[in-house]
Amino acid sequence: MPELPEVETIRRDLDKEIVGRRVKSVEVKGKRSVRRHKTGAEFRTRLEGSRVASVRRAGKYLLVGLDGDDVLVVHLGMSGQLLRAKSAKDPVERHTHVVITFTQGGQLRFVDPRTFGEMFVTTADELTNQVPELAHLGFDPLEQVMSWARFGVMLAERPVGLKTLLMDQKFVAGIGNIYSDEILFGAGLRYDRLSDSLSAQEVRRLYRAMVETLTEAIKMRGSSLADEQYRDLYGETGDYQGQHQVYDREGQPCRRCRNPVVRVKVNGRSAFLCEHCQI
DNA sequence: CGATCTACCTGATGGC
DNA sequence: TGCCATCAGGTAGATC
Repeated sequence: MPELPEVETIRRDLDKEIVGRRVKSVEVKGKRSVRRHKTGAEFRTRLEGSRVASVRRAGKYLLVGLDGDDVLVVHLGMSGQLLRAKSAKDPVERHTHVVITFTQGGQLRFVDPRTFGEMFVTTADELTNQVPELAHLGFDPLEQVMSWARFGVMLAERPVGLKTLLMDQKFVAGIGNIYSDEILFGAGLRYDRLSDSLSAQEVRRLYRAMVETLTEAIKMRGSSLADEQYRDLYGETGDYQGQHQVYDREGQPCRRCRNPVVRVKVNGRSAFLCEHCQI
């Protein structure tokens, strides 16, 4: 579910809501969501008593810095939500796997029906050296600004379809199925254009579309599709889905040329495009 | 080594 | 109604 704009929206809200708070108690229901730990109790004791010092993002990962050297890593997978509860009495949603209660009151709850998401505690040092998914993350498209020339060189290093490359977390961190389609529409490029085939102008368009699409999506607090599985920290849906140009718009007229949006399979997943506007 | 596939889960939806 | 197939924001690990 959540890609960079959704994760960044949650990060900004967490920054306001939990920095400075101390963990009073942790409840783990089943251990699948904390599967990197031997037991739920190990996860719990590692967190209890810690104070939240910072909330950062790396690609689609949330990194909650704790006092001392520990970091709570959260990945939401396809269906994960982090929800703030003002009180322990607030009704508990189905599929709530972890509840973190703070000393000043209030809770942070991890809800995840499909259980592809996870939470684990590690040290800052292990994060960059022992956790390969994080160690191998590509550049951050918003925080790591680069020249078009450099971006063009990186694109040309590996000739592969543009959608595949945009979704490769080792190349660029944070882009998934929704935003890769929206970025490619914004750039006027097809999903299957080989990354080493772009003109200088096309490289510029792709870079600009990547930054602008993600920036706009964050401004509108991310995308919630029909099932509303993405919700922010306060349980609210995002607003960017109304701006989607192609994603989940099969058969509907392209907002630019009125030709119908087409759906195709790429690497076993759906991709949406306008065959007239994207070449 | 890289590219491709499959598995991991629950739930919603649509065809019959 | 119900039953079955298909699909869903992601990624790790197996297999070529």
